[in-house]
Amino acid sequence: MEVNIKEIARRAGVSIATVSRALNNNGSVREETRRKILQIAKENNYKPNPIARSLTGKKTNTIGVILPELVDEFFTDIIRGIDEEAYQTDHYVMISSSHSQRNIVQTLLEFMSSGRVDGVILMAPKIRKELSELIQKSKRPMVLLNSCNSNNNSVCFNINNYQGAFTITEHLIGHGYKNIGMIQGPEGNCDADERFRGFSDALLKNNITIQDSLIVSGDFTAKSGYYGFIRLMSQSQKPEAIFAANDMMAVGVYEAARSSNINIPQDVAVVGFDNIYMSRLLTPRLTTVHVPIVELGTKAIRYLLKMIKNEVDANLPYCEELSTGLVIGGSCGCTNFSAPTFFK
Amino acid sequence: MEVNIKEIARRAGVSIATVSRALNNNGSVREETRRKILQIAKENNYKPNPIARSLTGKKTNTIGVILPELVDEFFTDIIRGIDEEAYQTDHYVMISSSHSQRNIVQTLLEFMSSGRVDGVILMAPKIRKELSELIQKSKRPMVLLNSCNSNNNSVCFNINNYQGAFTITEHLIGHGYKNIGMIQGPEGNCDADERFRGFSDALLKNNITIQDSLIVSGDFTAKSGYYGFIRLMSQSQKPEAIFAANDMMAVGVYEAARSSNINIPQDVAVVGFDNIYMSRLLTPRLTTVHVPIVELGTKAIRYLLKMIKNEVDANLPYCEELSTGLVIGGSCGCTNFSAPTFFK
DNA sequence: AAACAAAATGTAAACGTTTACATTAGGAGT
DNA sequence: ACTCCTAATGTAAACGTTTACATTTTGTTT
Repeated sequence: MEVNIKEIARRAGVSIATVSRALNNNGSVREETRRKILQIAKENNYKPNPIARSLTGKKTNTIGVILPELVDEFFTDIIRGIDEEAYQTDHYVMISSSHSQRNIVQTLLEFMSSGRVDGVILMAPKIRKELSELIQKSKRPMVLLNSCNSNNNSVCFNINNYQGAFTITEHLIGHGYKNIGMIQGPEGNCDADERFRGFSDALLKNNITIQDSLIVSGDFTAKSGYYGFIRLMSQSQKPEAIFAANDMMAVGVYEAARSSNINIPQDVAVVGFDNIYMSRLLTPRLTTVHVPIVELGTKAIRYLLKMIKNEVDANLPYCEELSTGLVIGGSCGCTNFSAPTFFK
Repeated sequence: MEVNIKEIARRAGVSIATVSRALNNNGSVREETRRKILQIAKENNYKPNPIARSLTGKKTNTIGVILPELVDEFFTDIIRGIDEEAYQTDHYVMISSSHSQRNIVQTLLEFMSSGRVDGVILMAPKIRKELSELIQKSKRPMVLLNSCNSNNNSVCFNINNYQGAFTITEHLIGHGYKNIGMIQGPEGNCDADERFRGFSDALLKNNITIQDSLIVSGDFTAKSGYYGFIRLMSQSQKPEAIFAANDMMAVGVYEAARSSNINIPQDVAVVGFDNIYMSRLLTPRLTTVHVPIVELGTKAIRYLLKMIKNEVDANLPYCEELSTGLVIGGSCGCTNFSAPTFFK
């Protein structure tokens, strides 16, 4: 039989208010009384009902996490970053993702209006008008991930795609490559746009003219990488190096190179972005950009919790970009590279 | 300003009980009254407070999902299967995974005692005594995934690892291989044990003696696959085919083969288990066992919801195994295989 | 002992909903 | 018009906790 606060109070010979005070260390309770109450609570396995607490205190200690999809290690890394921090702070993580039956807007509306969550972490690579308005109207603290919200009233945490793309492109340039091609990510996708911008600016900074014929579009899938490579290498002017805007497309590039008997990096250098697990399985090991996904999740929830606790003003915009790092394999042409070889 | 049920009642000129009845279609409400109430609720964007509902109704419409880790597409597939079904049935998904700061037992205790979830889906590949006792004492409906709980009082959904391993081993035997090696999964891991059992029984059924020297252990990582292969091929008696107990170990096998200048399948055939995304990137394409992970999640939550709604007796044991399918690549020696080639 | 202040505790109500049971309204039959 | 029954509605309490404010107890000072 479950005991409630009334029963604990009866057994301790005090009022329910005193039990509450003792359990919450809130208000004055004589130490002796407090010890007695805690003892009786323990003997009876009593824990305050979190639902009743939520009703009274208007907080659920739950964070809503809205993801655009749930398909690979990127998403498990994000969830993991969030989950571990949630645990440290006695919070719970409610997950929801877009799928064929539901989109982000519906999910956000649901979370925002329902009182089930104290705040939301929203990953939305594309922000359309409707979503932007919702974010504005949000009455609950919200943190955006990887979002180019042109409205500067929001709080967001992003990977510094620009810097990563800039750096890796400069790395290619450092190898002496001049004809550098790029397989872009999906149009309108924030990450993709920033990676292209970093790529472009690195070329400009090094007085290399951007050649449109060396830029093809992709959609972050291996397949688009495969066909992007085929297109690039079918031209009269071929690139000597290719920046694939994510590693999965680089996987496709490797596959296309293999089936075309083109050697990496001897015939064409290839670099990627993301440092997904698979990239370390490619031969030669892919040179890529490492992105701190787990940390992204961790920082997002930390800031969100600060907003929830009014430790920071939820109406103040805040934006932080997590820097990336180069992981040097052999695919760019480096021979003494720093990335650990796969086995031994 | 948020309106509550009292305000809606006031505006509609009825009692709060009538508003509740109208919104819940519970008890008699004149149709005209009902329409009026729904109209006013809509105009005021009123939704019942789910926390208050939970307190009264003793249900949160939330499912707890406890995972042993959060590392790859296996877990996103499970979550996705659960999430999509949860949405269909107006339920929410609370995620928790084991990590360095927390183990499964703590998490289960937390979910079971706190009233935040109506039921739990627990994935635990190894069930130790403490956990087993907890599962027994569970006062809330629980569904196990991929668990060999020798206690038959539970509800579980598993992949039929035995059947998959049996079938794929028979497939190798069908190719004429007699010296068939295996790289096992982690000791005590339910999936791993069943896969070994299927492998063994297929050999026995086909009058092939199991040779201990052809069995090496691994831990489901690519690295253990790599070293397992090295060991197997360093022996005087080498296998002509290898069953890697999961695809990730098969990836390691491919890598080891490549660095040893051993050809797959000409020198040694290789098959895996899982049909992870990576397996389709290997050349030749890996022959493997497809496991319906999304479906596993879907079925688990469906049954759990039935238990929660008392549509099935939560005290009745139930176990279902989802069958697997063969995905034929070229790694076993098949030349006219059915798996789609990677790109055209 | 009396006065005052601070600590400790209790009472009552709040939070927002659902629902058992009481009461009222409406309809049907005589 | 009266009686009876059912539909519709309302009242009060429940759910389990927190907390504002009232009351009591304790400790200190004069």
